Amino acid sequence: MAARRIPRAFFARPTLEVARDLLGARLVRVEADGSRTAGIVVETEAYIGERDQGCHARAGRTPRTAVMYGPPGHAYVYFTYGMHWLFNVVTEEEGFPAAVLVRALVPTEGLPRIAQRRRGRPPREWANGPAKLCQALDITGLDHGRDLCSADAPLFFEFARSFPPESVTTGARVGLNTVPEPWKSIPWRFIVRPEAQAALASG
DNA sequence: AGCACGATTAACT
DNA sequence: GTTAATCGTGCTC
Repeated sequence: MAARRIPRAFFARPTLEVARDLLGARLVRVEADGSRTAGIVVETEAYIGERDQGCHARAGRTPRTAVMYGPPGHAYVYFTYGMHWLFNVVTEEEGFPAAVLVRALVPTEGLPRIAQRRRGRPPREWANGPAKLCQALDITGLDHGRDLCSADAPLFFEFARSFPPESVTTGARVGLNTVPEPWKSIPWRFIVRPEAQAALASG
Protein backbone atom coordinates (compact mmCIF):
# COMPACT_ATOMS: atom_id res chain seq x y z
CA MET A 1 0.00 0.00 0.00
CA ALA A 2 1.43 3.34 -1.06
CA ALA A 3 2.17 5.92 1.60
CA ARG A 4 0.15 9.12 1.54
CA ARG A 5 1.71 12.24 0.10
CA ILE A 6 1.85 15.21 2.43
CA PRO A 7 -0.77 17.73 1.27
CA ARG A 8 -0.44 21.50 0.94
CA ALA A 9 -2.47 22.12 4.12
CA PHE A 10 0.40 20.58 6.12
CA PHE A 11 2.76 23.33 4.93
CA ALA A 12 0.18 26.14 5.28
CA ARG A 13 0.84 26.28 9.03
CA PRO A 14 3.23 28.07 11.40
CA THR A 15 6.77 27.29 10.21
CA LEU A 16 7.96 25.97 13.58
CA GLU A 17 5.17 23.38 13.57
CA VAL A 18 6.02 22.33 10.03
CA ALA A 19 9.74 22.07 10.83
CA ARG A 20 9.03 19.90 13.88
CA ASP A 21 6.41 17.72 12.20
CA LEU A 22 8.54 17.15 9.09
CA LEU A 23 10.88 15.01 11.19
CA GLY A 24 10.02 11.43 10.23
CA ALA A 25 8.56 12.39 6.86
CA ARG A 26 9.98 10.74 3.77
CA LEU A 27 11.43 12.93 1.02
CA VAL A 28 11.02 11.14 -2.31
CA ARG A 29 12.62 11.72 -5.71
CA VAL A 30 11.08 9.90 -8.65
CA GLU A 31 13.95 9.23 -11.05
CA ALA A 32 13.79 9.50 -14.82
CA ASP A 33 13.34 5.72 -15.08
CA GLY A 34 10.45 5.78 -12.60
CA SER A 35 12.40 4.32 -9.69
CA ARG A 36 12.57 6.07 -6.33
CA THR A 37 15.35 7.51 -4.23
CA ALA A 38 14.23 8.56 -0.78
CA GLY A 39 15.11 9.15 2.84
CA ILE A 40 13.57 9.96 6.19
CA VAL A 41 13.93 13.58 7.34
CA VAL A 42 15.95 13.75 10.57
CA GLU A 43 17.01 17.41 10.76
CA THR A 44 15.32 20.71 9.80
CA GLU A 45 15.56 24.44 10.40
CA ALA A 46 12.88 27.15 10.29
CA TYR A 47 13.33 30.51 8.52
CA ILE A 48 10.47 32.84 9.28
CA GLY A 49 9.68 36.18 7.66
CA GLU A 50 11.47 39.43 6.87
CA ARG A 51 12.17 40.21 10.53
CA ASP A 52 14.19 36.99 10.94
CA GLN A 53 17.72 38.26 10.23
CA GLY A 54 18.84 34.72 9.43
CA CYS A 55 16.24 34.35 6.68
CA HIS A 56 17.02 35.27 3.09
CA ALA A 57 13.75 37.23 3.05
CA ARG A 58 15.34 39.76 5.44
CA ALA A 59 16.31 41.65 2.24
CA GLY A 60 12.68 41.67 1.16
CA ARG A 61 11.28 40.31 -2.05
CA THR A 62 14.02 39.76 -4.64
CA PRO A 63 14.25 37.49 -7.69
CA ARG A 64 15.87 34.82 -5.52
CA THR A 65 13.41 34.95 -2.64
CA ALA A 66 10.20 35.42 -4.65
CA VAL A 67 9.28 31.74 -4.25
CA MET A 68 9.19 32.13 -0.46
CA TYR A 69 6.42 34.71 -0.87
CA GLY A 70 4.39 32.32 -2.97
CA PRO A 71 2.03 29.51 -1.95
CA PRO A 72 3.18 26.86 0.55
CA GLY A 73 4.36 23.42 -0.50
CA HIS A 74 6.74 24.68 -3.17
CA ALA A 75 10.51 24.11 -3.32
CA TYR A 76 12.86 26.96 -2.49
CA VAL A 77 16.23 25.76 -3.79
CA TYR A 78 19.26 28.03 -3.79
CA PHE A 79 22.96 27.89 -4.65
CA THR A 80 25.60 28.83 -2.09
CA TYR A 81 29.39 28.87 -1.58
CA GLY A 82 29.74 28.72 -5.33
CA MET A 83 29.08 24.98 -5.43
CA HIS A 84 26.25 23.73 -3.21
CA TRP A 85 22.46 23.50 -3.59
CA LEU A 86 20.23 23.68 -0.50
CA PHE A 87 16.62 22.53 -0.39
CA ASN A 88 13.71 24.15 1.47
CA VAL A 89 9.94 23.81 1.40
CA VAL A 90 7.85 27.01 1.52
CA THR A 91 5.50 27.35 4.50
CA GLU A 92 2.69 29.58 5.85
CA GLU A 93 0.06 31.38 3.81
CA GLU A 94 0.86 32.91 0.44
CA GLY A 95 2.36 36.38 0.86
CA PHE A 96 4.31 35.58 4.06
CA PRO A 97 7.92 34.59 3.28
CA ALA A 98 8.99 31.52 5.26
CA ALA A 99 10.45 28.08 4.66
CA VAL A 100 11.88 24.96 6.27
CA LEU A 101 15.42 23.94 5.34
CA VAL A 102 15.86 20.16 5.19
CA ARG A 103 19.31 19.50 6.70
CA ALA A 104 19.60 15.72 6.85
CA LEU A 105 18.03 12.47 5.71
CA VAL A 106 18.51 8.80 6.51
CA PRO A 107 18.47 7.18 3.04
CA THR A 108 15.94 4.36 2.71
CA GLU A 109 15.31 3.80 -1.02
CA GLY A 110 17.42 3.84 -4.16
CA LEU A 111 20.57 3.20 -2.16
CA PRO A 112 22.69 2.04 -5.15
CA ARG A 113 21.89 5.26 -6.98
CA ILE A 114 22.65 7.36 -3.92
CA ALA A 115 25.93 5.53 -3.44
CA GLN A 116 26.78 6.37 -7.04
CA ARG A 117 26.04 10.08 -6.56
CA ARG A 118 27.97 10.14 -3.28
CA ARG A 119 30.79 8.03 -4.67
CA GLY A 120 33.62 7.25 -2.29
CA ARG A 121 31.80 8.34 0.86
CA PRO A 122 30.58 5.95 3.57
CA PRO A 123 26.78 5.48 3.91
CA ARG A 124 26.74 7.61 7.02
CA GLU A 125 27.81 10.62 4.93
CA TRP A 126 25.41 10.12 2.06
CA ALA A 127 22.79 12.63 3.25
CA ASN A 128 23.82 13.98 6.67
CA GLY A 129 24.02 17.58 5.51
CA PRO A 130 21.84 20.03 3.53
CA ALA A 131 24.07 20.02 0.43
CA LYS A 132 24.79 16.29 0.71
CA LEU A 133 21.12 15.31 0.60
CA CYS A 134 20.68 17.48 -2.49
CA GLN A 135 23.47 15.50 -4.16
CA ALA A 136 21.94 12.21 -2.99
CA LEU A 137 18.51 13.03 -4.45
CA ASP A 138 19.83 15.09 -7.39
CA ILE A 139 18.08 18.25 -6.20
CA THR A 140 19.31 21.31 -8.15
CA GLY A 141 18.15 24.68 -9.39
CA LEU A 142 15.92 22.82 -11.83
CA ASP A 143 13.72 21.99 -8.83
CA HIS A 144 13.50 25.60 -7.63
CA GLY A 145 9.89 26.74 -7.47
CA ARG A 146 8.53 23.26 -8.10
CA ASP A 147 5.16 22.37 -6.56
CA LEU A 148 5.82 19.46 -4.18
CA CYS A 149 2.10 18.84 -3.63
CA SER A 150 0.80 18.32 -7.15
CA ALA A 151 -0.30 14.79 -8.03
CA ASP A 152 2.43 14.35 -10.65
CA ALA A 153 5.32 15.99 -8.77
CA PRO A 154 8.61 14.05 -9.18
CA LEU A 155 9.77 15.41 -5.82
CA PHE A 156 7.49 15.24 -2.77
CA PHE A 157 7.09 14.31 0.89
CA GLU A 158 5.21 11.28 2.28
CA PHE A 159 3.93 10.62 5.78
CA ALA A 160 6.16 7.85 7.08
CA ARG A 161 6.98 8.00 10.79
CA SER A 162 6.58 10.25 13.78
CA PHE A 163 8.96 10.81 16.64
CA PRO A 164 7.94 11.40 20.28
CA PRO A 165 9.22 14.55 22.04
CA GLU A 166 11.95 12.63 23.86
CA SER A 167 13.48 11.65 20.50
CA VAL A 168 13.85 15.26 19.35
CA THR A 169 16.27 18.01 20.34
CA THR A 170 16.41 21.66 19.31
CA GLY A 171 19.21 24.16 19.02
CA ALA A 172 20.54 27.23 17.27
CA ARG A 173 20.53 27.23 13.49
CA VAL A 174 23.83 26.39 11.80
CA GLY A 175 26.05 28.72 9.81
CA LEU A 176 24.57 32.08 10.78
CA ASN A 177 27.92 33.46 11.86
CA THR A 178 27.31 37.14 11.14
CA VAL A 179 23.58 37.16 11.97
CA PRO A 180 22.66 39.37 14.97
CA GLU A 181 20.93 38.13 18.10
CA PRO A 182 18.42 36.90 18.96
CA TRP A 183 18.18 35.34 15.50
CA LYS A 184 21.61 33.72 15.64
CA SER A 185 20.83 31.69 18.76
CA ILE A 186 17.08 31.22 18.62
CA PRO A 187 16.39 27.44 18.79
CA TRP A 188 14.75 26.94 15.41
CA ARG A 189 16.77 23.83 14.51
CA PHE A 190 15.10 20.44 15.03
CA ILE A 191 17.08 17.19 15.22
CA VAL A 192 16.12 13.55 15.71
CA ARG A 193 18.45 12.16 18.38
CA PRO A 194 21.09 9.74 17.05
CA GLU A 195 19.63 6.76 18.96
CA ALA A 196 16.27 7.30 17.29
CA GLN A 197 17.94 7.67 13.89
CA ALA A 198 19.71 4.36 14.31
CA ALA A 199 16.35 2.63 14.64
CA LEU A 200 15.38 3.87 11.16
CA ALA A 201 17.94 1.74 9.36
CA SER A 202 16.41 -1.47 10.69
CA GLY A 203 12.84 -0.43 10.39
C1' DA B 1 31.14 47.88 -12.21
C1' DG B 2 33.18 46.18 -8.15
C1' DC B 3 33.12 43.83 -3.81
C1' DA B 4 32.38 40.95 0.37
C1' DC B 5 30.34 36.99 1.79
C1' DG B 6 27.41 32.95 2.26
C1' DA B 7 21.40 28.37 5.72
C1' DT B 8 28.69 24.01 3.12
C1' DT B 9 31.81 20.33 2.28
C1' DA B 10 36.04 17.83 2.06
C1' DA B 11 40.68 17.69 2.73
C1' DC B 12 44.08 19.20 5.28
C1' DT B 13 47.46 19.81 9.94
C1' DG C 1 40.94 22.90 14.48
C1' DT C 2 41.86 25.31 9.89
C1' DT C 3 41.17 26.35 5.14
C1' DA C 4 40.43 26.19 -0.03
C1' DA C 5 37.01 25.69 -3.47
C1' DT C 6 33.90 28.72 -6.32
C1' DC C 7 30.03 31.97 -7.96
C1' DG C 8 25.30 34.13 -7.38
C1' DT C 9 23.38 37.68 -4.75
C1' DG C 10 22.69 42.05 -2.69
C1' DC C 11 24.94 46.22 -1.37
C1' DT C 12 27.97 50.27 -2.25
C1' DC C 13 30.17 53.46 -5.31
